[in-house]
Amino acid sequence: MAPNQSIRSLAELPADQGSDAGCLLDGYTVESQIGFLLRRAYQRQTAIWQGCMAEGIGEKELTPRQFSALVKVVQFGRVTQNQLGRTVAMDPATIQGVVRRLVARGLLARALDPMDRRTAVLSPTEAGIALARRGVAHARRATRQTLAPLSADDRRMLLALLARIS
Amino acid sequence: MAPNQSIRSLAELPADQGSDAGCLLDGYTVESQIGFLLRRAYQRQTAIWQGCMAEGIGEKELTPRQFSALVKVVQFGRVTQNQLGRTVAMDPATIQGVVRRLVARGLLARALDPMDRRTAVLSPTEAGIALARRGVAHARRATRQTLAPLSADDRRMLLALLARIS
DNA sequence: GCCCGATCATTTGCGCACGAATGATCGCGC
DNA sequence: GCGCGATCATTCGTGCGCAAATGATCGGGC
Repeated sequence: MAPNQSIRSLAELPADQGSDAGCLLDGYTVESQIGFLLRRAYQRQTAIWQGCMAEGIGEKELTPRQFSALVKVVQFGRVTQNQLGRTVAMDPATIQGVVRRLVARGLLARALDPMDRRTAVLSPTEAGIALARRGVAHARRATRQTLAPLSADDRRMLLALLARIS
Repeated sequence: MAPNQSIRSLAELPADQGSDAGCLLDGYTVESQIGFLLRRAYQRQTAIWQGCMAEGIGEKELTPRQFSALVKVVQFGRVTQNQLGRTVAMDPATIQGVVRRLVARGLLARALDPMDRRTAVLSPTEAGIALARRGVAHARRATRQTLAPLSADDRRMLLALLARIS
């Protein structure tokens, strides 16, 4: 049920036991690299997110990225696709797919801008607004659950540090 | 040249300017969520990594995941594919693709285990060991560059916090 | 000896992520 | 008015990431 269980539950293994293990490669250890830790933390966050959303909203298939995009469009009211992509940190190719799926599900609407015929102007539908509203509570729950192992001070610290290396 | 430039250089935009902006959705702001920050930090790390590797090693196409897997195989000496996947936090479907690409490039070798005919035993080739050895220095450089905005204390703190939510 | 649940690896299907290339459009400068 | 560089969106190719289903094999219990 919990996504990704198979990985995390088995991930605590005996450390390297190869003949010379960590000594090789100048003691470089994958597990203590910032990239590895970021990937792991991101994986766990995504798994928790999916769990909270699936359980909270009927929409089991609303991914974190789709939700980010939807929320942004709701808050903007009207945005072009690339603008939206920049605010949620997705390149044009990526945001295109996310928007396409949201439009297909009737959560976003696309319109043509007579002033600039290159752009596609996005706006939320009623269903999109409603879903975003319902989703926020569950999103907050996912955040709480992700940060549960940390004290309030540690949470603030972590967010601040992440913001500085973003 | 720097990967991902288009996103990051444009990402600092005026905040929400929709009619009621942040007030909508109970003041939920995508940018301050842990998931968003993790994704951003991970993006930046990956971009830096690619830059360092491309410049350091001829192998421009050696991704962070491929490198993690390669290093682990070198350190283990011999591992089965799923074992490897668990230590680098990739599920069987994912590690399969990573290994396939590493084998195709002659960095890993696969052997059949006569004791357990289900498994594929992986071991590094000479080229794989050499590449891992050369790569470590550049990987360290990528780590330094990623953490450059932080003091030594902050770096330790960040790594510790990430480890606790992984 | 045989069965049954566990493990190994693969495949399929979907969703990001991004570089690179394309074609339409915009707007500035002349 | 025209031209040319910038911007908008799309497409293609490749590489993760994971759920789910599949088929081979293993091992313990009987």
